Amino acid sequence: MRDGLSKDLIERILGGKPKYTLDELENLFPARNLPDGAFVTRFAPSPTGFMHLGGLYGALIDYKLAKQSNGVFMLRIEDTDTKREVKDAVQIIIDSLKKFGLNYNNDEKYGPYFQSQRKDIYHSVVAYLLEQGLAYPCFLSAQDMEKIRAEQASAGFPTGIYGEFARDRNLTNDDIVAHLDNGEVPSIRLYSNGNPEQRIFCKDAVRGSISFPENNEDIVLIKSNDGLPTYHFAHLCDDHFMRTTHVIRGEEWLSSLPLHVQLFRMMGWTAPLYIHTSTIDKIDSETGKQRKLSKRHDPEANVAFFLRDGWPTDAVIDYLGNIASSGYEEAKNKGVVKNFWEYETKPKKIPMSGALFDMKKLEWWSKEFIASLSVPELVNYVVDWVRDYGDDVHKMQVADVNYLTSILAIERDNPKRVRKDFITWHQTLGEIAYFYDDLYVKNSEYEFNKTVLNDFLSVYDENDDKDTWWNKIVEIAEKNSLKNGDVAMNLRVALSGRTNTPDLYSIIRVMGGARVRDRIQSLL
RNA sequence: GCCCCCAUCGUCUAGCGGUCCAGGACAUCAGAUUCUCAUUCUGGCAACAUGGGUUCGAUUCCCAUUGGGGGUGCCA
Repeated sequence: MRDGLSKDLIERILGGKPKYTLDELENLFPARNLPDGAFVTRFAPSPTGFMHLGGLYGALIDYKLAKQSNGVFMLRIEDTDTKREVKDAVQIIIDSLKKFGLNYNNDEKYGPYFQSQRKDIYHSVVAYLLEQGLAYPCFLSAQDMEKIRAEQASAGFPTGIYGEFARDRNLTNDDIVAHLDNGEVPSIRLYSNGNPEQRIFCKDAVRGSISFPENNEDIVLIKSNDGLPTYHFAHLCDDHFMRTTHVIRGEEWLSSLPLHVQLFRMMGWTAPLYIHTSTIDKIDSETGKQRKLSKRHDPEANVAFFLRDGWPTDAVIDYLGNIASSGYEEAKNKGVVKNFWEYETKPKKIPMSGALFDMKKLEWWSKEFIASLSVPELVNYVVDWVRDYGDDVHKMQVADVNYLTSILAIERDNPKRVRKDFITWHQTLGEIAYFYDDLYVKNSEYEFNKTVLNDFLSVYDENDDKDTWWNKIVEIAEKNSLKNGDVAMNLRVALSGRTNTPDLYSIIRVMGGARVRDRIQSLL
């Protein structure tokens, strides 16, 4: 602690009178009136133009914990880094959350929800700190800090602005005025009273109690270039005044936990409970080592990828949800819950080690989900996807909804034996492409038995029921001394161009007499 | 360098001192069913990182080592 600054000086430093006193802020953002045990959570992304899968994972936990406790889930935009801001980024975040059904509830009373619009709040709090001598204006330039860092590095000291290296922590009022008169704009730093020789004990809801050396760095609270807060200071003010009860964030924040706890203690505020989630990783193909999914190298790191490729959002939720609460999968398989929302997520059970992203497992969730759909539901999903992401070919495929419906209905009548060859909406359309004349490609490698094809054509009646039809196949086989399967295969390849398809009879029925005849005829 | 977190089958995990020669799921491999494929069914392979403790007894507790991840910014 140092001498506090006068109100006048603070006003000059901050470029204006603080709008609120601490008491006024407390009254402005009163405790929330929520049932016992309700979680108030928030998803707080930076608008970088990219929604990371890890971000979606965190948001899912936020939403789930709030929902299952009848609490509140908020979306707060952390746009304090004006340099990194990307246009449309906020919209991407909002759209993504919406697509995945993670609906936030931003009560205006606790807003605004853009950090860039909360300057009055941050400045009011920092004014208090300045007055108490818990913070001070710092006029260190980038070059100054560069120099300090270099010296520390060569001397083997930890880098940073702390203790004796914090040049401006004991500036007199006259010094400050002189700098100000000189046109310099200071950043506001914390006057840290931490002693790294001592340990601070922090609680993480997943890991339990963790101890760190106390923080002694005079970290920046308010940046000089734009007067906006750093993450740490914004977190302190926002999560206090938004009355957040649980902060769910990536484990990259674990190291700053002691700082955050120090900040809350300094203000005399109770800190929220922290849940640090592990990263979602993959094995780097070049180094062979495990690493976080990367925005630059891994398309699957981007939530937009799953939307574009038409992965069922419910499957992605199931996959991610099962990572967050591993008992879910078994509960669902045993039928004790119908979906992830019915399964209770326990904060303590959220895993703390990084999980490898498993595309195969996601595929499995996806197949299971699609198999559980009724035909009309399936058709709707496909049509909706085409509307948002489909190209001209896809649009052509869904133009005749009746035809599409009859195709997708194949081998779906027995709920116990539904085909599971659909994974994504995009892939589904690819899978059934041969039903469309424009997309059907003749199989040039297969050696057709033209006698068989001719024989079939001569007895084919599109109104035959399955038994009648099959008997004809058997007869053709006998006549040509072939196996039944050989005859079926000739027809299969002729009609679809492929050697493996769903039930042949169903295909023939769906394609209809004219198309069947045409395709076979064209091969003779 | 310093600080912090983590460590069970190939993968995600169950396990919270004896119930474990470790259970489930995905993947994989066999076999059965089927006109092909997909389904479905049956079965198989497969793990407690290592070394010390503590204990009558360690996958479970403690320590060390190793390995992996993160932090060390006026980015979040």
